[in-house]
Amino acid sequence: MFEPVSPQVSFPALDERCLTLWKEQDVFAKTVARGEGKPSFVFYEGPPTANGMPHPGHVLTRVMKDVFLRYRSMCGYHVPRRAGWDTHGLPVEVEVEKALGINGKDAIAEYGVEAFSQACIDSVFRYIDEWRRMTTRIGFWVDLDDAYVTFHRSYVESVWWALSQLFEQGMLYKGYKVVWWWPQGGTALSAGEVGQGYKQVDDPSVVVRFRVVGEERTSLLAWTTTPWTLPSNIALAVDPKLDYACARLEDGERVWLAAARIEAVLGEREYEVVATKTGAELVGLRYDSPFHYAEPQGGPAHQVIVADFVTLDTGTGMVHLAPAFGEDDFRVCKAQGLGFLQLVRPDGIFPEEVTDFAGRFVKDADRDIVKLLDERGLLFAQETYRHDYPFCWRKMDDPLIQYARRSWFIKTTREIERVKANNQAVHWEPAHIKDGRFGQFLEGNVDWALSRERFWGTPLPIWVNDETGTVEAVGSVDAILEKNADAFAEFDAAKADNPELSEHLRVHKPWIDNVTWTKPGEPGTYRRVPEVIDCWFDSGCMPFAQWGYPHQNKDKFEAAFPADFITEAVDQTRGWFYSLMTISTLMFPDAELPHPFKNCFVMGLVTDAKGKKLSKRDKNYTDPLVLMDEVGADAMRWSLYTGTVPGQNTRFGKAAAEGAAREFLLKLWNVYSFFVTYARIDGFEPSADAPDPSERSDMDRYILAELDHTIRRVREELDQYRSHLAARALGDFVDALSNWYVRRSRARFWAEGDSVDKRAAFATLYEVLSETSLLLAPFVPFMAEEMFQNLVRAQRDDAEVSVHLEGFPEAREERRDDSLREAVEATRDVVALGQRVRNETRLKVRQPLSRAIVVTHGEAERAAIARFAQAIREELNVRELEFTNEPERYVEYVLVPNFRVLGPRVGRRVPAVKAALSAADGSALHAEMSAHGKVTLDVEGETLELGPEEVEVRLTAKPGFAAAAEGERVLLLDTEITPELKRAGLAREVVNRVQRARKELELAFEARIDLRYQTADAALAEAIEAESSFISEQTLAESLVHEGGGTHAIEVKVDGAELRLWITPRE
RNA sequence: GGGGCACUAGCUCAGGUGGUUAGAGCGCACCCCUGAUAAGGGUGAGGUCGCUAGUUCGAGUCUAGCGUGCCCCA
Repeated sequence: MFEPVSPQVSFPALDERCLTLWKEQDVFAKTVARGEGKPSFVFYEGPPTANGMPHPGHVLTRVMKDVFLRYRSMCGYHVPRRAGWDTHGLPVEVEVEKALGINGKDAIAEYGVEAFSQACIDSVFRYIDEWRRMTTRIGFWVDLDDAYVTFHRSYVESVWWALSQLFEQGMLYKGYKVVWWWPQGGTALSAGEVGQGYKQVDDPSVVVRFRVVGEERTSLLAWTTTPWTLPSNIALAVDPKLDYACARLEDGERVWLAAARIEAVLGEREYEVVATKTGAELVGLRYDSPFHYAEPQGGPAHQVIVADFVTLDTGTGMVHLAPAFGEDDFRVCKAQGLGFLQLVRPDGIFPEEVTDFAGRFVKDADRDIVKLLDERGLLFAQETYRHDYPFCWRKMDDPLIQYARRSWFIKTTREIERVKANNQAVHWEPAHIKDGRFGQFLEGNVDWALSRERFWGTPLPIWVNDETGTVEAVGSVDAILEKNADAFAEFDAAKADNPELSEHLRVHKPWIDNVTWTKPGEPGTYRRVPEVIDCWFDSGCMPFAQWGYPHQNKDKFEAAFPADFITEAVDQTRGWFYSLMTISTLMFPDAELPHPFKNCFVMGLVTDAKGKKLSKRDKNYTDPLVLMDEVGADAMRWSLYTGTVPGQNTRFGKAAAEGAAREFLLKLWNVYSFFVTYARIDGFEPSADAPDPSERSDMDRYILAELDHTIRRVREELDQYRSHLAARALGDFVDALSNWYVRRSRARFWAEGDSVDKRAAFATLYEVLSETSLLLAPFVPFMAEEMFQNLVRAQRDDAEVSVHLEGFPEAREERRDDSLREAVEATRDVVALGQRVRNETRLKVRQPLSRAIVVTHGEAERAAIARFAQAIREELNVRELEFTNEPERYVEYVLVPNFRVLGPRVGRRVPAVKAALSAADGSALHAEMSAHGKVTLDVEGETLELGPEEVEVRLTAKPGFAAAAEGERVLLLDTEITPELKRAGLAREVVNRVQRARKELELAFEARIDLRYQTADAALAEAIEAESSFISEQTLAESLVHEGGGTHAIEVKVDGAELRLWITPRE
């Protein structure tokens, strides 16, 4: 016997029951253990950072991971799922700085790096409880107790190994990277921080003469808003395709500039163009630098070169380049092998060499630099330029400057072709990521700037001899100990002093900075470089670093490489997806492509209901935990599955989750509740022998075929990582189940006594519901579990403890029946046509009609519809359903071209054929086609024969009939209402009134009544008289008497006639 | 400034390889059902498929340009 199921359901309470069951029975661990020894489905968890509260976007990534993992697990794969936490990096430091109320590198040093690192460890798990709760609550099964953590010693040592390998391969080098630099704070700022600090300022805008070497009184004009960078000028850039003009001014001076900028730059001055050249022709032209404080290093300088960023919007079409102070400048100069000069100290002060301005802050010296240029006759023009310029967000008076810093790089450009080949082998969903966003990113690849001048990160494992300059990289703590057994003496002492000191700090600042060694016969001491590394490198190492490979767990790494599946949001394209693939390509050149992931499902971002980005500050979202307590986890999951198209943003809000519950979960719950209610009344036992499929009705076989079809679709879509299409298939199925199968079959469930048909109905619905619980399990694991527990586990001894331990349903050939499914579809179409006719002719369904006539095109379709004649009669309330033998009486035929077939054959004559067909007598053509299997048509003076495949037949009802047509189908209603039909209609009106009254009186549906009535209307009285047994039966009236009296009197109108009714419930 | 994605009904979204009547849900209007009932169902209205060219017998679908929005990078 099933547990009773109320139609009212509390999803949050249901969730609780399931969570308790899973915990008590340790179901997740069992699902993993169950797969031991079977082929594995490898998943890599992209590590989130738990130093902020989880929001709906995080929920999306978790449920998307979950659905595919649960699916594969049920399909029999071994699916271990290891959680991971990303714990390094600037965002962590910033949070800690905020918490400690300090800012800047100096402040951290003052606070103490040791304590700061400890504070970072504490901070990264600040919200881990909320993350755990959200993860558990939403039903994401992942092993949180065995999570990998990027700051752990074993993880760091793996990252070191990777870096030391790259070092050995010559892939690591030291170069310059231009960053947004805060001179007063002595630190670089991240893009996000820079974005927070823009404000509008007025800067000097000057046009400077660069005198051409070897040509008297000739100069190149260039524009700049940062005069302080001029002493470090290296080159002038032109666009090779632009035209440049040499203008001779009144005083005889000649200046070069872009032809298109002459008006704007020369303004009122008199001039004469004496020469023109393209930018390409100017390349190589040498000029005298405006300042000579120092010689550029590492290459030639002071000449014209080409660049791709020259614009004509502002300036002169010639761009002053100072590679030390501009990212574009640096890139272009480096690519063309020019020299480098950086005449500004990191604190923003001019150094000694710049004799005129030494000791002054660069921005403050701008005015005097301009003055000096003027004195030397090099200033061509000056004005003030208002624009947005970034300042330090922590100290808005301090301007940032672009500044080239020494930085360590990975020479990714050397191996980028291999990365591209790897990318080509990956299955991306959606596919456009491969050659779109990700592919484009690889095309523009630049060397990976690896180092960060910060504190909390994986220390760069590079030691430099302080005398000889020899560089070594190490790949583990053991490798260090081999060089110096006492290397960690300081840390060991500290740990002896304070046993609480985390072992993981051994490989972090400040301890690692004091690790040194010497080499016999070599002077000097090896000391570590001060930098830590980009935390994206950490996360990209996770395929091996999560195992501490290669220092340990070699087998585990090899068993779980590469991943079959990863999924994150689109913002990870340049983040995790790139770091994973690049590092893997570099580290494992011999691995079979693709690696380290074969399938990548890229999600869009979650926005609020209006499409706005989720923002902590604007609070435009509900805390997921709060929302789940209101609508339940499954509603949230389902709305995300149906609403998320790969790569597209998802609008999410409470309304979306409520809609999911209403349209899908409750619909299914109603079916489930309906089934259990009647199964209990009838004492249905699932163990009872189910009637053989051949003994079941078409309706039963139909829903089983529909189930089979759905299983196929769901498997196909999930195999291709298209969860939204799989969810849609399930939605369609539940709709067919509730809306057609159950609705049409209700009477079979409450039929009296025992019959094969009733047993077939119960057996079928039972089968469908229990299998549906398996089918739904990956998507809505809670509701699926609830149904499974009651329908299956409690009924069968051999059932698994949880639905999630069962196998995923398989399609079964013997259930498949596409023609039956098509028949039902045709039937439902016919019903819809009938309802349309009733609506249009205002013939309410309550009024029985004698017959409906269906005109179809084709025997097969006719047979299909005939199969469900009973259902059609009931749905349309007609006595007979007929198929006419003389369709010509009711319909006209219209032949239209079948373009798909005809197009290729007749080409440009298609419109003429179409016109000829519509001009001709369609019915005559149809007759001709029926008789001869072809029609002959006169098209533009030529005779053309059309075969049956080349035309489509459409039917329309002839005027004067109550009919509706759709494509090849017409349905007519016989609208003649005979007296007998009229009486039957009235009787149904009376039944309707009594039923409404029964409902108002809140009578139980099986309650018997006595019914009395009075009416002055003879027709109505006659109808009630004639149909009294029908009325009594329908309303459960024991008696029906034409006289007044009784407990409950009501007055109603039937067809305009007054009717008084008395309803007396029997005890 | 560069790259990517999107633009289809009032709203949220579907619409392999081009085929002439563009679909669904919600909302709305009208109606049905009353033994799934504080549930269920039907019908209907509503669309120049962002704009403009082009390719084609035929374009929501392919090409180019433009516009708007979002994301990533400068």
